[in-house]
Amino acid sequence: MTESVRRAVTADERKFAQRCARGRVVVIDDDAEILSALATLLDFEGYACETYPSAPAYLQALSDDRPCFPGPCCVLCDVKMPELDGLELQQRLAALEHAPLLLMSGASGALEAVSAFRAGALDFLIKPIDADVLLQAVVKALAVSLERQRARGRRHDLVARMAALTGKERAVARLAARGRLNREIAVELDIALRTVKLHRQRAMEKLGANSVVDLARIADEGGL
Amino acid sequence: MTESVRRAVTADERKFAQRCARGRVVVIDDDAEILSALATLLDFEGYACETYPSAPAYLQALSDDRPCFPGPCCVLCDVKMPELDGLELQQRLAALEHAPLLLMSGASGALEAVSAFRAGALDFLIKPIDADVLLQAVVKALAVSLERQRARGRRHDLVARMAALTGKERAVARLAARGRLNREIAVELDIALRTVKLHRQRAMEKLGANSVVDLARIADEGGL
DNA sequence: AATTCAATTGCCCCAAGGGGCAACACAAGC
DNA sequence: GCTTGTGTTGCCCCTTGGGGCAATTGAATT
Repeated sequence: MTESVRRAVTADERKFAQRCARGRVVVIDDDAEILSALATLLDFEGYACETYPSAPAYLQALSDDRPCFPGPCCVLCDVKMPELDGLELQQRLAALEHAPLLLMSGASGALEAVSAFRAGALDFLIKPIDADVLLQAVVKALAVSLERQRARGRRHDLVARMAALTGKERAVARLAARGRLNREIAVELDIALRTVKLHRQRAMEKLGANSVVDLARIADEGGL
Repeated sequence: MTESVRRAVTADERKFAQRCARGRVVVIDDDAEILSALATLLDFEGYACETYPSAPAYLQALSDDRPCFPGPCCVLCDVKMPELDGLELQQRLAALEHAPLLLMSGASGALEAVSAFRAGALDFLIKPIDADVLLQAVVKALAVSLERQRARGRRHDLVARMAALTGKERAVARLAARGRLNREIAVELDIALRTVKLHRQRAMEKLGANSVVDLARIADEGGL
């Protein structure tokens, strides 16, 4: 019996974990039918799907829903909506370094599509939307999202570690990462050779670098 | 008099150099009027402009014109043309890692624009084309071209230098660039420590690296 | 077979990096 | 004033990297 309970729980958990890993798609459209149709499709395909009837509703949810979704995420949004235009939403989201955006529109002209791409939309889907085209776009968008999240995570981590450095340590690490010799660093910063070694050692361990090469990579990625 | 001759020559040269530095724009359109109008505008703005009445004509010129243009370059091409479609040209050029492409079209639907962007076009201009929009797109395209050329140049250079390495030298350089100590490398490759030092030294000078850090960067960029 | 050339290796020396230990200076707090 | 803690420095030792010199080996050439 414990067995069956455990099974039920793990099955649920697994399903949830799978959806998280696959990613979340936020769908925004003022047409309820389309909204539910897209939700059904995406849900069936194993994505964690969230729907909103308008852009403001999503922005509202954004400020509340602080428990951040663990996994890649993209937004699929209709262009023509009464309250807030898809292109306007795009601008607001871009300001937040937000998830990649897919726009969709029925029977629209080239201008809308061009505007969307220029503003950084990942794709522009023309209604009626073909399921394969949609899913392909979602896959790509989530891949981009994942990559961005990873990059941001790495960068965040590095910045945090760099913040633990004192000024001198950072200066020494910077020069060391540029390939300068300890003696050169000592002259340049006008401190004793032994001090350079100390700061260098401290910086290396604070940054988690095992070799000069590691230090160089960290300095590169962390912006010195 | 020598003075005046020299002045005349340098003025010409300077003009040519300026155009090269600004970049070249290849314009392709089957409408002769549009072609000349665009050429006039671009020429006036200081770009080195080249025009072709059809995509095949440009492809033909591509195979002949081997004296490669020294500077950034982009292609501005009409979508609707009798012989070879702009989108088809796009595919062919993409296969050649060619210059960035700007497509233009009159009164076309969203589908064309979307296809263009999906296939990697940098922008899509809708006729009638606004001069400012066009010039802005050209500036961006040439900037992209310049960046690509630089990256390609660096990579080419590095690949050439890497090609000068012997097998062992490359292996040693690879491990050294990963931060391994000489002794570890010796064990891993089953050679004497002194030999590792030799190969390392040779590799460093062949690659033009002054320090381990340089070596690491070169290995990173040159795909090691 | 003799020679030549490149690759590999050992031996040795020097410079640079890593780091322990102790002294010194200086500011903050008792 | 004294203590404490932090930052800096000098001294010394060991390891590692850099490199000159010569011997060895093995293959290619004459």
